[in-house]
Amino acid sequence: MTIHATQTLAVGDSRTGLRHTGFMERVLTDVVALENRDLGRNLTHGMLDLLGKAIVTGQYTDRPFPTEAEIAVAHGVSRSVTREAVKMLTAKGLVSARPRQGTIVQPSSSWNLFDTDVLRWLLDRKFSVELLQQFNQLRIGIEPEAAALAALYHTEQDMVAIEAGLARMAAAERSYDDPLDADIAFHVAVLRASRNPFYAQFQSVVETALRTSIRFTNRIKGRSANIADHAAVAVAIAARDADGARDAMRRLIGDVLSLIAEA
Amino acid sequence: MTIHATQTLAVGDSRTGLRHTGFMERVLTDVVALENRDLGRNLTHGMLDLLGKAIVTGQYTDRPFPTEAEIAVAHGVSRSVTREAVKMLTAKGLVSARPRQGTIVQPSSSWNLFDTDVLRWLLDRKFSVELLQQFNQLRIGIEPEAAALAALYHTEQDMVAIEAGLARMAAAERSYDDPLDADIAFHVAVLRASRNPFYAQFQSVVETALRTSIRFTNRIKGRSANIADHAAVAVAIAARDADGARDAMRRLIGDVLSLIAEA
DNA sequence: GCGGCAGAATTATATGACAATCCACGCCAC
DNA sequence: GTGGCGTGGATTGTCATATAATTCTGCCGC
Repeated sequence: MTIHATQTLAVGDSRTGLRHTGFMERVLTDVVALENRDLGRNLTHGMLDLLGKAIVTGQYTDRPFPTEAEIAVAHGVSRSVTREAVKMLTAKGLVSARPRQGTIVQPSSSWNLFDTDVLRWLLDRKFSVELLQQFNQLRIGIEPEAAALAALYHTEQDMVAIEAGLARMAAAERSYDDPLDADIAFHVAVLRASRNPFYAQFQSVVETALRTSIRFTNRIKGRSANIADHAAVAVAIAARDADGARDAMRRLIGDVLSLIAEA
Repeated sequence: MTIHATQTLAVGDSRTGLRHTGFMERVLTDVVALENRDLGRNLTHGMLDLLGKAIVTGQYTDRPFPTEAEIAVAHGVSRSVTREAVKMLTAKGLVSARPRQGTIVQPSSSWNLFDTDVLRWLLDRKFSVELLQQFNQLRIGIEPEAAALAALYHTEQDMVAIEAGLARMAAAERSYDDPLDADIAFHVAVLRASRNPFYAQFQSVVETALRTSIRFTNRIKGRSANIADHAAVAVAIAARDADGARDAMRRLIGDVLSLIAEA
């Protein structure tokens, strides 16, 4: 990895030959390029991550977004890489670009919040209890209804997956499995069992919400009653009792929400 | 517009000078380039639209996705344009690319269904009653809960917007406004009044769902009872009655769903 | 003042070169 | 024959440069 970046730059220098870059400047450029490299599987994804995080953390709210040329020289990458990264940001709704006007950050209302990258940037860098609450307010809309649909439309394999998630939670109780992963497995299984692609789409959202919320709720609540609540959801789904499944799931997430409200 | 495309191509030909392109071939290339131009504000967006539609309609399920070079020559655009379009498709989850392996279409489970472009491609080209049903199953998860949150957290301006939507529906009843636009305005106002960015995100989804569902439900139902139902939602929100708002909205969308079920 | 025109800044597009990656096939040793 | 090794080729990744298109800014003429 380190070899690649320095090689590329070295080749660039030797080919042009006349560039007036000082030693320190080149070293610094190398460092930045290497950092980018670590952030993704290639330079473009590295830039995407870098710029995406910068945008969601509001670094360009009081300052114009840099031009392609500026980004390219600032991070020691070519304009192609820069452009492709910006195009991906455009596809996710974070920015829009027009000639002469430059690239401008869009209001957060037009960001695609259900994009896993955007969600990750938001959570990694701009976490707040308010955001966690909004997350779980969304879950209380989605998951109970998904459970109701799951009760109506689940297949045998779906039911197996749900039971498996439940079993993992029980195992975790006795320290044989990771409680968080088990919890996630259960909720994801229910979403998939709804047999509705739009609900299935929330897998990543729920996973992110759970992984984040654990930072706050893991040691507060006695988790013993929780498995019973989860089991109630599974039982209702198995019995094809849509209303029962909805209510049970609603209770589950309602508990989380009131826990957050206390904080 | 037409001038631009031919000019660009003409310049390309005159510069290389030696290209062995026949007359018909060049004409065809022109035509394709022009078609792309029409599909978006520039060539890249044209390609994005073209490829996106092709993917969601399953044109590459039994056939490998073409390479960058193939796409470029097939549509008479440069590799830059092709690459940027593919990068945008990557950002939306439709494809993934790796050296030597090529670009491969991802399973639809990893597509970002809440991306407005993806949604549009899906609806424009692959419409079905099943999809419409899944859409409204999603709405029955989202909108009642959004109404409940709106009851709790709405501001004065939110309430004004909701009332305005209702007024437009009443006006539409007497043919003074467009019924569909009025309906959309109401539902969007409720979503925004939830004061939760995740619910606000569904504006585009709801708008799309409504605009599409109208093709099926517009002449079937007597719309007279509908305004009363919508008003019930508004009243409950104004009274800060969360449960009432949720139930009223649930009834509203439940009606649509049972209408679809009959078809 | 105002309307249009010229210049400049920025993105959009094209082109060509080379690097990185990784698969497939063939060769060689045993 | 078979297994491992290596190498060639195909494809995306990156860089560099040139030119077109777009549109804002400011100047100039009236």
